[in-house]
Amino acid sequence: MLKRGGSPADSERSKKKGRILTGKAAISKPISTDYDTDDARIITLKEQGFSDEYVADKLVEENRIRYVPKSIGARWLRLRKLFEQVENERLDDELSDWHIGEDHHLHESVKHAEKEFERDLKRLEDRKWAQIAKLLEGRLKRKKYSGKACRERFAGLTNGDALLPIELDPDQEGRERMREDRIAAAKALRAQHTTKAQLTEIEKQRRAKERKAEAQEKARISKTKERERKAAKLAKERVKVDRAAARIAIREAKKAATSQFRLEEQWQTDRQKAERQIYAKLTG
DNA sequence: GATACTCGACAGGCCCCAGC
DNA sequence: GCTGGGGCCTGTCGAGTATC
Repeated sequence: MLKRGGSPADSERSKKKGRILTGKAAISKPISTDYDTDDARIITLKEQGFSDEYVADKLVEENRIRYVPKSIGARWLRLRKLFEQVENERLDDELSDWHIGEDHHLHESVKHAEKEFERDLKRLEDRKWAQIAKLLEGRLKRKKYSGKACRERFAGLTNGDALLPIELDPDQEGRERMREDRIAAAKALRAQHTTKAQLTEIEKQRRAKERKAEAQEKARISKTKERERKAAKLAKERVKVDRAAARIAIREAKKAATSQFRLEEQWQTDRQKAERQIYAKLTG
């Protein structure tokens, strides 16, 4: 798979307005496996994953052919197709032997391709009948039948079970009833589809509401937890502060007690000293 | 939403061939 | 030999689609 984008940022075109008209004017050149150096340069750059624009600029820069980017893309596409064709021819010529396990891959590839083919075919069929309805509209000078109606009518005509044109049917009442039944059935089917679509929409809205409620609940729980975490942290910090204050108070109390004790001790010493002096005076 | 790619349509050039 | 018509190939463009 080729890389997308190439190097648009490196493109001269992306840096300037318009391109410098150097290089050689583009000429009609056949696509061939025996390509020239200009094509060789395109192949090299595209295989490296550069964008068409970058390749176009590069060719001009190298004084080669002055292609517009889209021509580079188209030319690269045609070259690839030619190479693929040549490669397939070579493989067919060689008719190489199949190996163990490859049949399984072949079956898987066939299954995958058939699935895609069926899808494309259905799309193509729808387009075909839409175009038929349009052509019929042109012939009848007014729009009367859808692509689906055209398809069903044609199938009926092919199988031989199509109803007679209404003007030729002898049972006009029966046809009228059939018409009414058909309209009623189509209405009922459309109503059924509408109901189904409405139910799907209701279910979608219900799920969206549910998801929103879940998200809100999650947000609420998350907020509560966050608040709790913050409160716990605050409490922890408060305890820490209180403990520190208590420690300081104890330290201060101890300090005060020690100071008081020393004062008292000093007072006792001074008193004993004074008493001894008085006693000495009295006794001589 | 931007960018790149793919596809179909169209114009122009070239070649072939029949008719003169 | 010249001319006109038809077919094929190429480059370009616009629109749609895929991919990032």
